[in-house]
Amino acid sequence: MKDVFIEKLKNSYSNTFEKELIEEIIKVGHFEKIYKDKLLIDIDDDLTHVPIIIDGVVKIVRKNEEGNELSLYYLEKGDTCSISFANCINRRKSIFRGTAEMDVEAVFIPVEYIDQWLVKYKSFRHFIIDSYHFRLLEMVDSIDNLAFLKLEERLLKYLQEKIKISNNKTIEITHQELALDLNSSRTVISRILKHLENQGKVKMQRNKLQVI
DNA sequence: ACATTAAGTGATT
DNA sequence: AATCACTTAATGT
Repeated sequence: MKDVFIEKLKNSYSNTFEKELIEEIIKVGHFEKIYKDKLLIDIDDDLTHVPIIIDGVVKIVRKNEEGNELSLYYLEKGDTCSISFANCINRRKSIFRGTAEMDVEAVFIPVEYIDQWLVKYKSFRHFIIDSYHFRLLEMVDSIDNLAFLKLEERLLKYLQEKIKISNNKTIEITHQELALDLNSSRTVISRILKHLENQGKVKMQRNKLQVI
């Protein structure tokens, strides 16, 4: 099992990381498979490890006191939760929730290595800074969407994003779940979907959606 | 056949 | 665009 992980890690990261760094990752990281819908990290959790994603997709969600949710972005192969790095260095708690959108394979690095790797490995520094940059861009994109797009457009974007990461035009989701992710209400989502269906942009079945 | 859950609708704010 | 109150339809047992 672990050998398969190591193979995949090498395949995905040998261009990004130095050989020695990969060796260190294999030595100190624990490899884990997280099944769909399982929680990786919750808001206020202590960050003891930093995940490096080898396969699968993680959904990052923000939640407020009233339990309102908003999905922010996805992490895929080659990504890491760069936000968690700052948290590691100054020992803060997580500000996001991450769940497995689909089965995820990841290596978890104990935080104590992060600091020294940043100093020791150029590739690691670049990886982190790149990742930060990318995440920032995605956040700005999220803010733009929130501020400037109507719910109908946001919903469409959400669906497109979703089919992109899953490579499947059919999405298994209820109107209720969509409403949660977009911080809206079920009835409104139902109406908008009806509208999109009339325009021929989607097709609806119970618990399922087909994007055209 | 019945209960449960998802989705649709009209009125109101 | 949200909420309420209610209906209708699909699904599991």
